[in-house]
Amino acid sequence: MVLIMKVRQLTFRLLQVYADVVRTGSLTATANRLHLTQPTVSQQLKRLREIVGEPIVRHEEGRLVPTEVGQALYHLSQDLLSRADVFSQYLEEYNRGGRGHFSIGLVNTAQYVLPRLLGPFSQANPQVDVTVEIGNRQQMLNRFERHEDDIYVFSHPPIDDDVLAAPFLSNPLVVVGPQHCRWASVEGLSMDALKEERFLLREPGSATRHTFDAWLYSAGIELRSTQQIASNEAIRLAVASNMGLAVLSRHVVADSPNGVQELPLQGFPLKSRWHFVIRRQRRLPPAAIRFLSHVQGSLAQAFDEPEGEVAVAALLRALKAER
Amino acid sequence: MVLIMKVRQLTFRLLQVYADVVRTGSLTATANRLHLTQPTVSQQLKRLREIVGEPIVRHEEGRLVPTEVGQALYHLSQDLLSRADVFSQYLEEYNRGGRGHFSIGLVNTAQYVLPRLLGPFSQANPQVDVTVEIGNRQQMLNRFERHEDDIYVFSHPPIDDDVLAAPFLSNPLVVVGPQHCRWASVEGLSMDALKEERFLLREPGSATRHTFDAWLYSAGIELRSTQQIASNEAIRLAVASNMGLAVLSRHVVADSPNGVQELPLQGFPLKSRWHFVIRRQRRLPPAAIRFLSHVQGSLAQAFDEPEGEVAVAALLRALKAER
DNA sequence: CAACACCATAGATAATCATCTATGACTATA
DNA sequence: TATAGTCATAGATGATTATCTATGGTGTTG
Repeated sequence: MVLIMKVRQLTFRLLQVYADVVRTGSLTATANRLHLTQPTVSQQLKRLREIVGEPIVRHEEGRLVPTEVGQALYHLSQDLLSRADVFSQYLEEYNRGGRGHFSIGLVNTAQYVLPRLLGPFSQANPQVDVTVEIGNRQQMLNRFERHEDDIYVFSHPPIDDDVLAAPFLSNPLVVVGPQHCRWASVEGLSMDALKEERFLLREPGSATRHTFDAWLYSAGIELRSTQQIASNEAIRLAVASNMGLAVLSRHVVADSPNGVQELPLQGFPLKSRWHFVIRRQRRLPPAAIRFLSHVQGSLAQAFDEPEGEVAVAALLRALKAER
Repeated sequence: MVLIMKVRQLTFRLLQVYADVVRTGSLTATANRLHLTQPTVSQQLKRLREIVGEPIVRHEEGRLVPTEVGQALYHLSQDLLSRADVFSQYLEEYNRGGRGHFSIGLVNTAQYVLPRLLGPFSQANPQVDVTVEIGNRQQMLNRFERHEDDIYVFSHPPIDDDVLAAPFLSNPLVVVGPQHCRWASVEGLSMDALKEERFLLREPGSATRHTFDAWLYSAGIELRSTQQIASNEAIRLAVASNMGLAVLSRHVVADSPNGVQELPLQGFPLKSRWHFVIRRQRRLPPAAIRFLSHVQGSLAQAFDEPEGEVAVAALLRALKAER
């Protein structure tokens, strides 16, 4: 029975050395090039020969030339080494964040603004693919609990020792009414005046609802009539159809204002900010880091949010320190 | 600066183990499958991780799943391992002689008959390629001196301690004349009768010439008129054109007898045999061995040369003993 | 044929590897 | 919340590797 090659003992080092020997045709030359001594190379060659189980070089006019098997082995070496090299380059690229994948979990409302950050990033980093998960606050909290995503965007970060949060973008909540709403032109409009209106609200799990509720509570106001609708978009359409007023992120309205308008209510817009939320303990893919850097760079110019830029910078520093 | 993978430390063994871990999703399972203990596998994985410089697996619902980098590494492993495997198969095939290369050096006359051996062999072993070198005796002797070929075919093997020779096929030398030659029908035709004829002869380096000269010498005959022509084919044509008689291998005539015929000269055909000639010390490629085996198998049936078969068998035995 | 270049082998050594057993930590499920 | 299963780590050991220096053999070339 013929012995087959002892693949398990094969190392890339041996192949490297061998490939060089074939190229130079000389052990001594290879020894010099690889900063080894000649006997070392000689021995490596011998070992490789034993692994293969067949002579791989022979002497010919003072040079070492590969035998037929040696030729095949040389090709194999080239092939394997270059493949390993490609992988190595991939690794490097991955580490630079120019390649790879990360996932980001968005609270519903944030989906109106995040594309403006993700778009240019993807443009600049076509090899990175991003998974965007979208859900209401509660759904995102669940994902967060289960460590499902690399980055989250919340307006109210969950409280947790493990959490790093950076408020990067303001998210003003405004009251909106239909296009020709009579309240639109009232000076010094106050909530008292609107108490009798019907309010179309997001479900209790949502951040927008939460913020508004808190404000109502602190202002000691109770609404007469409310209706719950789970989607910002549906709410906007309902408002446009005169079904009531609503509190929405200004971004939702700004995005496509057809049929609704912001009302100049005193005390509004409610201030609120989106936060990048990351678990301290989680090791972020380099691509995610790169995304955050990208965001940091564009916040001041494209979004006029210098504070956001500072916060994201701090977040990045914290991440760097964490590892 | 990002560290690149430490390729030189990479082993195929590590890749094997890793690939299995990815497949099973469990260290313990892999340990059992590969007849190792679980800590061993654990450590291998750790080492691989260090070589790559990046986490390659993570726990997920009690299973081990590759990280993104791990995925890429897994693909790499598969790829590299399967390539090594292909090479291993090649090796096996090479060792069986079903693949590879060998060269055979033929004395001119032998080219008329060797195709009948090589043809079926190549048919049966399409992956083997054979280099056939052809020359007259002297040229072949030179090649032999320089160890240029794996197998030689001579009618008179060079004398050398290093030589193994097996007479495998008879090579009868006959006298031929033109188609309607008056000698063709003479009973008991003797050389004496032909002394006055012009003989067309191969050059002195050739085996045919050598044999004929020796015969003439031992018979005490000297030819009146001779002419030297270097090619068997040219001689055959010259004979057909009534330029004289000639001594040729019967195979040359049998091959395409147009215009010439064998003369029934007493003492002819001269007996002579082709020999496979091999240097003891040379390590033959398995394909060459396989060729010899093939020849051995076909000599008895296709050529009615049982003695040749025996001789080749002995040659093969000697070669096997030699290594 | 003397000198030189080149390769092979021997002998030595520190490092690393491949393994094992034993044990501790974590996790999912009964 | 026990229990079983799974992974990680520690510690030990023999085998193998990667290297070196020194030396001897072989073949090439003035």
